[in-house]
Order: sequence, then C-alpha cells, then structure tokens
Amino acid sequence: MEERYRPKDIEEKWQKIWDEENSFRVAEAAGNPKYYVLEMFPYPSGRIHMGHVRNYSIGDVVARYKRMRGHNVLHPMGWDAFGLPAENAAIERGIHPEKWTQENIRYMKTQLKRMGLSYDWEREVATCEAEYYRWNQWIFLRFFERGLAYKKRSSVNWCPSCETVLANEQVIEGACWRCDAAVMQKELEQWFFRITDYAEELLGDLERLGGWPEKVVTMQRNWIGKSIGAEIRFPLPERNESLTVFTTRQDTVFGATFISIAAEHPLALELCRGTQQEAAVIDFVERVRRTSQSQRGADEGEKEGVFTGAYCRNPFTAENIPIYVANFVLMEYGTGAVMAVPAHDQRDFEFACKYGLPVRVVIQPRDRVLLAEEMTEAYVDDGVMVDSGQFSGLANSEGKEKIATYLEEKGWGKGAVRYRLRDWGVSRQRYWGTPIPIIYCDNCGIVPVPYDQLPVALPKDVPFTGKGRSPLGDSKSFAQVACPRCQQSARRESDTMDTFVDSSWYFLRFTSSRYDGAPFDPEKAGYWMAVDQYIGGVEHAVLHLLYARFFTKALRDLGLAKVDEPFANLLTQGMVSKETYRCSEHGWLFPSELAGSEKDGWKCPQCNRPVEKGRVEKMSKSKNNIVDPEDLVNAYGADTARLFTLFAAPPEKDLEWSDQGVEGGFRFLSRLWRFVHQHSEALAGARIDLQSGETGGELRELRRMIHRTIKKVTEDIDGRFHFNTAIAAIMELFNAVSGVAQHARLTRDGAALVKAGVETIVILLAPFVPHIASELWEHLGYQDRLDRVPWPSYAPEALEQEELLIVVQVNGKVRGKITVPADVTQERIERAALADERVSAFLGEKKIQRLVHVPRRLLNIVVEG
RNA sequence: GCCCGGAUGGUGGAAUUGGUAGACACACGGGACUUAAAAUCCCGAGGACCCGGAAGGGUCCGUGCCGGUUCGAGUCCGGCUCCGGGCACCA
Repeated sequence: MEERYRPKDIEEKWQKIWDEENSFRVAEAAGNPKYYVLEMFPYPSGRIHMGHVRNYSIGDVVARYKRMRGHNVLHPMGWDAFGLPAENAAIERGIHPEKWTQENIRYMKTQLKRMGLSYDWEREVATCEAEYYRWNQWIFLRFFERGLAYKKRSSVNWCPSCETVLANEQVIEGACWRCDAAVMQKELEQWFFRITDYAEELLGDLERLGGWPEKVVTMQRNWIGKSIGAEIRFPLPERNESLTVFTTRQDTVFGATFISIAAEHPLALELCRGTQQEAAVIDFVERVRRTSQSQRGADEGEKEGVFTGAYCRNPFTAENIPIYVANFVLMEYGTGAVMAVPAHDQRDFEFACKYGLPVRVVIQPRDRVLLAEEMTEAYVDDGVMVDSGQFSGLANSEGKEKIATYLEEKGWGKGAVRYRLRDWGVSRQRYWGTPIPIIYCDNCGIVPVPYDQLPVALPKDVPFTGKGRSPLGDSKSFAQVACPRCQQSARRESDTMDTFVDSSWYFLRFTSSRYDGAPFDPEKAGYWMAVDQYIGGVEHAVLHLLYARFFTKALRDLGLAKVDEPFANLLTQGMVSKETYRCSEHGWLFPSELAGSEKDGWKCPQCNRPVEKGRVEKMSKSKNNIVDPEDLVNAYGADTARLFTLFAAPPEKDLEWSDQGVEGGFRFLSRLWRFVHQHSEALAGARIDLQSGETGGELRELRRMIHRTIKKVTEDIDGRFHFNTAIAAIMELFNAVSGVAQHARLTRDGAALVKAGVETIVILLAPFVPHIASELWEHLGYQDRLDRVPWPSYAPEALEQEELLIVVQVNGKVRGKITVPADVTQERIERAALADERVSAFLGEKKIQRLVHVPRRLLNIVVEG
C-alpha cells in the first residue's frame, strides 16, 4: 500500500509533540559541553519573510546537530519589539503600538513554530515588555554613574515640517522621508554612550575574532578608524590663545600655508568679528550649516571656503598664515581645524588653487623633483623632507616621529591618536521605546531615577499625531514627577532610547530570561557565554555588532559579564533574491502573474506588451518578487522550505529563489518517504551491526558509502556550514541505497545493509528536515525521539578500499586509469601504468624523464618533448 | 577614490592541503507506464572535431582575460576586465 507524503499532517504532529514535551528546554548542566547558538532576533513586523526562514533554518541545523552530538544546546528566540513601524501603525491606523506589536508577535510566533525550529520558548523575551526594558534603564543608570552615559548638545537632522529629529537613514537625498521637506541641522541636547572610551579595545580585540568573516572585521576596523598623528597649537597673535589642529602628517608642517576650520568651529564667527570679512563669513557659515551631513557628502568635490580675516602663527616657520572657514572640514572629527598643506594633501591643493594660496613642497619623491608651479595634484606619498629646518634630509616617516617628539619638548603640541568612531547618540524623540530614566529638577539639575523606582513605565494614554516632540512629553501623568532628591515638582526626560540599546545585550538576557535581580544572572551568563555561533544578516556588520561588543565590555567592567567578546563565531548569511520582470507601463510583475510563455516571451497580463526580464534582486515589495514563506509552507511543508533554502546555496552566499528548485526538494523528500514505506516490511526484521558487519561485493561498496557519507556530512556541518554539499552527499547515499534495493535480489545481509543505509539517511537528515525524519524514524520502528538519537560515527577502517583507482598522466594530461589493490607497491603501479595500452601509445619511443607518484591517487609520467 | 568579496555547463552550485573539472540538483531531450495527461520510473548530456554500418571509440579545446611558477593550476604569483557589497571630504 502506497502512502503519500503529506507534510501537513506529520509536521503538525511533531510540532505538537515538541511543544507539549518541551523538547528543547535547556538548563545549565555539568558534564556535557555547552553550546549557545543564536540567530539575530526579528523585528515583529507582522509576517516572517524568506530572510527569516533562511536565517533560522541555518541556526536550527546547527542547534539540532549539536544536540545530537551530545552538547547542552541553548537556542533561544525573542523579539526586537520597539521601533518606528509600530508607531507609524498607530499614527496611520489608530492601533496602539503595543497592541500592534503584540498581535504581530503572536502571529509570527505561530509562523516560526510552523517551521519546526527547535527553540527553548520558555526563554522568549520581547524588548517592549517592562520586564525587559527596565534593565535597559538599569544599565543606563549604571552607565550614567560611571560617566559612560552623558548629555551634550549636538547637531542632528531636523525636519522643520514634522518637527522631529530624523535618523541618518531617514534622510533621503537631503529631504524628509515622510513629508519631503528639506532637512536641516539643528543643535539639540542629547544623551550619548561613551563608546569611544572603548575604541582602542574594540579595535584591538578584532584580532581575536578569528571566527568572524574577514569582511565584517574589516568594516568594523574602518568604522573605528584609528589615526595616529599629532595635535599642534598655532598661536593666534592678537589673542592670548591658540588654534589646535589634529594632523596625521606632522611631517609636512613646514608646508602648512593656511588653516581651515569647520563652519561649526566656535572661532569661525569670533575671528571675523569687526573685520571686513564678517558679513561673508556669517553668510558662508549659515549656508554650510543649513546643508545636512548627507548632502555635504553628496556634492563632494567642490571645495569652498571664506577667509576669516584672521591669521595664526605656524610655530615651525614663525610665519603668519591665514585662517579660512572651509566646507569640507568636519567639526566632529579631530579638533574641527586642520593645517592645510596644499603640496601634500589633495583637498588642500584644490582649495589653494581656487583661492590662490601658496603651495610649498616639503616632501620630495626619490625619483624626480617636484616643483610647486608645475603640480597638478598633491603629492601624498613618502619621500625626503626638504625646506623643513633641522628636519630636512630625513625620510618623512622618520620625520613624523621626530616632529611629534619635538612638539612635546617645545610645548607646541603632542603626539595624538584619533578615532573616527563617535559617541553613540541614544536619544530618540519617539514614543515606542525605552524611557530614559532621568528627571530634570530646577533645583537639583539632572537626577537619575532611583533604582527602586524602575521600571519607568511607558504611559499608555498618549496621543499619536506624528507631529511634534516625543508624545511622552504630552502625557502629564508621565512628565510631571516629584524630584527624588528635593521632592519639588520636576519633569521627566521625554526621549526614549535608540532601539539598538535593546539588542545590545539581549543575548545575555537569554541566559536567564526571568531573572529579576539584575539584567541577567551573572552565574548563568558565565555558564553560557560567549555565544558559540551567532547568525544573521551582514547589514548589521557595524551597528548592532559593534554596539553589542561595546555593551559586553562595559557590562564586564560593571562586574556582570565575564567575557570580553559576546560572539565567538559569526556567520553572515546572504540575502534571498529572485528574478524580476517589469512592464514599462505597469511596473514590476510577479512571475506567476505573467502572460505568455517562456518560449514566446513573457507578456504583461494587462497590456500584453512584452516584459523586460530584470535582474536577480533581493526580494522586496517594490520589486514585486517576494515569495511568502507561509504560502510555501502551505504548499510544500516546512521541511521542503528548509531543505531548499539550505540546499540551493552555501549559507554565506546570496540565494536565488527557484520555484523548480523547491519542487525538486519536495520530490526528494517524497521519494524517500515512498521508499521507506514500500520497503518497510522487507526491512523490518533485518538487523546488522554497521560497525563490524562483513559483506562482499556491491554490498561492501554500499557499506563503505554509508560510512563515507557520515564522515562527509559531519565534516560539512561542523564548522564549515556547507549544508548544500552535506545534503548532496545524503542524496547520493539515497540514490545508492535505492539502487541496491531495486537491482539486487536482496539477501538477508543485503536487506540489513539497505536498512542501515536508510536509517543513516534518516538520522543525517534530522537537523535539516526534522519532521519527516522524525516520522520515518518512528515508522522504522523506533520508540525514542530522533532528536535524542546520538549522531552516528563512522569507522575509519570501513572507509578502507581494497582497490584503488589510480589516474595515470603523461606530461600532466590524463591518459589512463588503472585499478590496483590497495596495498600494492609503488613499483607495481608504475609497471602497470607503463603496461597500459593507451598510456604506452602516448609514450611511444619517448624517453621517460621522471615519474611523479601521488600515493593512492595519481601517477604522472614525464617524458621529453 | 579607498577597502572587501566574486566570476566554473542552459541554471543553482561541487571540486576541503595544487593531483580525474562539472558531484548533487534544476531545466532540457529521449524512453517506459497511460486511451491521454499529470505523477512516477529508466536513460542521455561541457564544446568542437574525427573514426565506425552500428553499439561504441578517439583527438583537441575548456573554470572572465593576458602572462608566470610547477611534472601538474579552477586552486599559487603578477597584471587587467567585468559584477556585487561596504566606506566615502576623517585632516
């Protein structure tokens, strides 16, 4: 009786069992080694997408595999539940963000469960719950005590129409993403985390992240952007002060012919006061400041500036040089002032050309002579210092160090290190986030909320207009508060925290999700941390992954965490993409809605015009090439969805969606299903000791293949994550097993071996397609759950071949293949090779010069000519 | 501009330390089953050319391009082209 593979039934059955038996609950345990595998938790947007399916399938393979290898596996899941989309839903549709978020979580959780992912759901957290975000506040207060959280004025993107701060990502070509108004820069009081205190450690420890992709490490290194140079003070003659610049090229200081300062530099407006330049400077500064950061980057190239009317003295040349305000100097980096060396810096060169400022060569290349008048671009490479006083004649690299030392001796400045990394601004003028636990009192100033008053709960009764400041300020019950110190009426901070704060330590919370004495139980975190394998999209390469590293180190310094780095190994999975089709009239079309045919060309269903086959692009609404995981699971089942995403490409590469590929995965599972059911009776009684069973001929080869497959699949999963080749190997084994079962008349030994093969296939498939594997395991007559079956081992001696295939080459080209007994001597192989008809035909009368013998593989006969 | 990746059949991809290039799968073609179709099963297949009546057999070429190292290169080295991603006035 043939039974059809019906994924729906068996998947529901097993999901129910895992749920009811709490199969993946885990606790600290002595004995077995711990293993913490974590996938980046999702934002509860409403529905899971293919990226989630891929991410979580990869993680689940690792988790299930490690469990079968006897590890004590922590595999948790939660929700990154604060954020803007919830607030937009409130503004647009009048649903409260909390309701919207909780509904999404509920729905997505059922979707995840339908994927058969082996999570310990008892550890689930949602960052929007007070039980979670109170610890954000707790951490904030600890940071505040240590000076790691502080408040300062800073420049932010501001939309004058929406009256709100915008993140850099929400500024699209200089305009507000929502109302299209021109975004401007505005000074605001904001809270910051002093991540720059950890710049050196964050940079240095990158060396230790051998389990991270090179690419991510490089991106973080660039982001931190360490520069070694010097600070030099240029005295302002008329005043009793000086202008400090930061430079990495102190070796060129004798060539500094002017100074450029940022428009935001405090001296910009001050220096010009009372000079003829005043009006021009005010005008210029205003213009630059109106331009947002992103816009300034966009029209890079056009260097502009204006003379301030003031001069300062270059201490090395004792010359007075002019001070300019320049549009390309950033206040946020260095000191907001740079010494300009037109001969040896391209920007300064362009600026000097435009405003007729002198170019003075102080570094000469070794192979030619630079003349300032003939230069068309700056010379930025190494060379010999010239016209540099006592330093002339030195190699500039040597001069760099000498000048840094000299600066300090003379008291003109000092060697200095700067980072591109800036402190992390965490204030957000939004509702749906963690309230910053700070109170402003007219008498006492900034007062932290006492720990025993945490959490500062988000009020529920606020209006969502989408305009104005944070809605929290409009909630009287929230904003008005008695000062904890003097009891006078005071005001709460109405900003909330950046949602990246939530995700900077959630992996620690998972080690003890219900702990209520601190953000996490240090002992449990001590047991589980670090995360052994972290898996997620590369889009978080800098932000989240850097913040999480910072938090781990800061929490370590607070005595909570015991590790220096949170994620020992990182896998960044590629994105899921699909081909796109586009009608010039009706936009992007989904493949299944196309008219026409592959052969005669696809047509637009509305206007019947031929459609343009677009590129393969990341699945997105705008490209109309999204495949909904739910449809996929309904049509083929979760196992097929998992199998395809794991088989179609290695995890770190992009995955091109293919409907036929999915079909193929389903066919494989159906074939396996049918095979087991058709042969179950014949195999029922058969039993063999796979480790030592003696068989001959074809069966011996099958036995070898079983062992070889175990080895291959184990090595492919463990550390390498080549799930595609692991699955391919299992498919090969299945092809071989069904071949033997079909062709040979099964002897008792044969049946036993086929059964061993099938069982191996089922066990090896368990991490990939857990439902069907569990069901077949049960069908094969086993009572114990497949999730607890130990991963099979292979016997090295079973891999031994009694015959070897040796490739025979002549001058590096394959000319023959000979089969020899495994224990044959090299000499015999050489004799056999030379005796081979084809080989000898190629050798002819030519003299053999040498023989290159690769044991067990190959013999290359090198002849003259 | 700088920094990372990548390029292999019609397609996705294999080849783990330099040793039979194209595993596995998709698509395709042929066949079996069927009144028919679907499903299923079996077989074929990198390209060009050659020998043979046929089954078969053979030669050369082939991993983006040019060159190098080596007995031997998809893999290593040098130089390019194209594609993808990140950063982008960082002094």
